[in-house]
Amino acid sequence: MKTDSQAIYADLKEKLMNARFGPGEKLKPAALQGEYGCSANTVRDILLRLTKVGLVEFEMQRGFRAQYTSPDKRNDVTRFRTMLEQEGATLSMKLGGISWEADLSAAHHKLSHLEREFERSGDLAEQPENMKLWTNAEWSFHDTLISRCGSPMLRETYENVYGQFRQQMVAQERDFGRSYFSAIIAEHQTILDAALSRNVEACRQAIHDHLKRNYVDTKPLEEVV
Amino acid sequence: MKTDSQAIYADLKEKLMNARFGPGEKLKPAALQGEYGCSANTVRDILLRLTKVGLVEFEMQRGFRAQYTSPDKRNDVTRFRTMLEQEGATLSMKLGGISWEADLSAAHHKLSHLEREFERSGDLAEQPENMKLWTNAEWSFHDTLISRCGSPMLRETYENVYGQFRQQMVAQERDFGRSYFSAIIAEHQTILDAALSRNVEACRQAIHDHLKRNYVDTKPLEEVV
DNA sequence: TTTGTCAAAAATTTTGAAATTTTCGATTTT
DNA sequence: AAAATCGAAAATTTCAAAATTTTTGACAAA
Repeated sequence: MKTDSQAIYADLKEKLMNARFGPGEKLKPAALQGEYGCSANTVRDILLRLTKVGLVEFEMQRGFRAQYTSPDKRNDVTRFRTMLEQEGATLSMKLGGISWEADLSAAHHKLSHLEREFERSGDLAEQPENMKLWTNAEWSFHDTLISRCGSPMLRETYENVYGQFRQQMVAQERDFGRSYFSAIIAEHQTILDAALSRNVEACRQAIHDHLKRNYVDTKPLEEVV
Repeated sequence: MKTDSQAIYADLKEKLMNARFGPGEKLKPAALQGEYGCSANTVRDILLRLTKVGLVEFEMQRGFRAQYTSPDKRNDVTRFRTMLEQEGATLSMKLGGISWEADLSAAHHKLSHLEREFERSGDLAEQPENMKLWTNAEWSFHDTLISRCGSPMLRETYENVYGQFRQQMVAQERDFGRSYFSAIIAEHQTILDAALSRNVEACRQAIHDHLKRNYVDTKPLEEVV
């Protein structure tokens, strides 16, 4: 397999996000080297870069690991994602214009189309190719939601956290059956409606409700305090 | 100069945060190699790691640069820092107990002691050694403020953003004279009082007021919208 | 059984050089 | 003059091996 480092980066990132490496699994450059037909140092270089987006853990003198998983970690990542998405969406609602509404509607349209198909026949979601379509559409919708926040740093951080969120949740091997899609169709719709009507509080609530299923062993922070 | 990579990392980080490299300045492993008596690849490795904390920019096939600066960038970093600190402080006020109050009081005590000395005789702040003391005390106060937020990710992100904030602002070469310290003494006090009295809105406002001098060419977002 | 030691094995980091890509300036073309 | 071309120089990436550090497992001591 002959590939340049961009492709190796993309491939490793994809595998990380889809839990093709177990949580906390050691990532040894020397071992991955063969897989990609490059030197161990090239792999090291790439893993160092994946560290920046939070998918890989690095510790001096003891190498790399796929991000570990735990209930606390999952709670943390969903709580932080919720916070960033709420802030980003709130700012977008204040700053975004017609073009934002158009972009968001378009992203939602694509997403809900897919989700309704998956709801109709659960088998479709079995195919990795279809899941990848949904995955992209879901990302696109949430990214568009915060796209007019006016803060590149918030947006970039959100992107990284979204990736880590997916990494954590895919590792959980949840059931993506028909009922899952029924639920999230409604949730995405609620977020869209609140956003388009510029109802800040409703939108924050809808984002929270969309993500709250991912809290484990405890309640979301806002309910705890 | 013979040092291990930990020391090189620390030294480069310190230089970056104190604007010893100009904004956007190219960081060439081959050039820095001599400075540290190690190979160019070791420097590359370290720069890749500094990328994770946002002090260094990396672009494929075109190397590393110290983070660039611009009014937009400075606005973004202070806006994002404000947001994270407000959230972190709010959560700490809800979750933190007596030990948090004690830690925060202690951190503030050290900080205000230094600041009053600097206020009394402006010359003290000229010495780099003294500024480093203040720098550490300031960080400690703000970190303690959010320390009970219950979210490791929020805290780690805040740490990175705080570092970038410092990098941006030090590059501005602002005047750290007596009047500067007079102003921030009051601001830190206001934050402390609001935090200890668990007055969420007052604390958010105090954090905002503390950072608002750093907005340039535009008003802080909350005032724009 | 537990703890400690120590050498072998495995893994990580560092190196110096080769391969590749980008940058820069001079020259040519439009 | 402006834009395109081309080759040399500079910078970046990749490599394979050497140096260093950590981990492992066997054996000894408490």
